[in-house]
Amino acid sequence: MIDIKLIRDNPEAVFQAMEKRGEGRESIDEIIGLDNTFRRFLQEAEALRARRNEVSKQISLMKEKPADLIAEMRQVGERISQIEAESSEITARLEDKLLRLPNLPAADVPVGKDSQDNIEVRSWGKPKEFTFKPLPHWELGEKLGIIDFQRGVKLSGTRFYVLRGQGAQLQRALINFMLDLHVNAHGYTEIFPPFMVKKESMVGSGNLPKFADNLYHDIEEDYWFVPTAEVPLTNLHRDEILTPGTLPLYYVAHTSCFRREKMAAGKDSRGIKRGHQFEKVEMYKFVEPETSVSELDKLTRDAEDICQKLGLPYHVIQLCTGDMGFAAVKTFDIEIWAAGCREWLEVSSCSNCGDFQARRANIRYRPDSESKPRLVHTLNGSGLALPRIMISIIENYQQQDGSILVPEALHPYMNTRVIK
RNA sequence: GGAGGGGUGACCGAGUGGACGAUGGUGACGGUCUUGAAAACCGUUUUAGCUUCGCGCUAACGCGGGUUCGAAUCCCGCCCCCUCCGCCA
Repeated sequence: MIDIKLIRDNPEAVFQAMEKRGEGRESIDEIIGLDNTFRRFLQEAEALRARRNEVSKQISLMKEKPADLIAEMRQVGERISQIEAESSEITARLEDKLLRLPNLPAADVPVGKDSQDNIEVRSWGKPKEFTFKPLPHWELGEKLGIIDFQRGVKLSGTRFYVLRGQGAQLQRALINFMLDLHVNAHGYTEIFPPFMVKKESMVGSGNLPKFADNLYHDIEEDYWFVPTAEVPLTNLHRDEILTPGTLPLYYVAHTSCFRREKMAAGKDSRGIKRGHQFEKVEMYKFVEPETSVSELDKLTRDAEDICQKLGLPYHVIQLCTGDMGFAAVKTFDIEIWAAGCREWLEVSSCSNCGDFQARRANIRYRPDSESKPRLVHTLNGSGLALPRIMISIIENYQQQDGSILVPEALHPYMNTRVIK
């Protein structure tokens, strides 16, 4: 959520930032209008309440309760409830508009319309040359009996698959490898959060109210299934004031992620690239505002470290204003090479969200014991998404006989050096 | 799911219709004392909104509604925690 004061005091700057994202002016104009109305109501109600408080105090001191004063206050009370009813409707609309407004991009984010305008910032490794035609993972996976698409569909329908034997083990090895690296080498604290959360948590992270159509929702109990561990991690400190010395906080969590992917029906349907349920290791940081720029760089490097240790060629892309996520100030994507399907796959998206989530989730800290609470900055990044690293490993490490070499970094985590 | 008990400031805990943003204690911070520290004593210590920016006004005692001139206090609904019972990996 953007600071309403910023919109109030500097609507033009906000509008220009929104325009870079391809957002219209109407919602901002509407917000300003609602805010003005709300404040008029508020001031009237507060003046009336002040009057009522004062008179009530006087009445309490009198032995004889004067009927005329009480009658007047009864009217004042009625007027107050009238205003409250009207202004609560205004507030709800204002709140909804604010919650649906995306974050302001940082000044140094390249302006652009869509992924065409993203910029490559660096790359590592070279796609491997093969002496034979490398196969896509769906063919290899089926041949090796490590991915079962048909039974996935039987169990749950389209976009579901079953990992079997060394396929399942490979995924588990990767999860452990990544968690260990982030915990032991990068200084993160491991968290195992709930996969179902309440509505407030989804609002805090920015997934609700705007993106309900990509979420699974249990109506009976009103539980929402997390589309990423970013949701529970953001809300770990919701409604808290962190005491001096606690920042920065680095968290890492492995969760299943659930996404309806409704708008992408038919897209990427081959293989395990885009399922309704997938595993992901997520890094998350709560930091002081002054440090979030450099923390984003460190976060991205932590994700890259995984790719390097697994020997997977990648490049780092800076997203342009039009392609960035809702909550982000600035985002770097990491794309790894998949030799079989011959494409660069997005395995990580590392974002600085500034105070956007902190304001929604009311996450503050005190720099020292005397100072006022300030909003923290939050950052998130995949470290990494499992299906796509699996794809890249399967396809890049395949051999002519259809077997797959296990990357050296995973040797301590697997009981075999070759999947066959 | 059923029965009973409870939710008050960073924490503990008082408060059952009016002067209560809320007694007291702990903690934290500042001071006195001390070579220094502890102890003792004194003082300070919520968050947010509006704003004529004046610490002026308003709001917040789990959440939401109601009664009342006035609600932490009374009434209704919901949520959460504890105990017992039931069910269950």
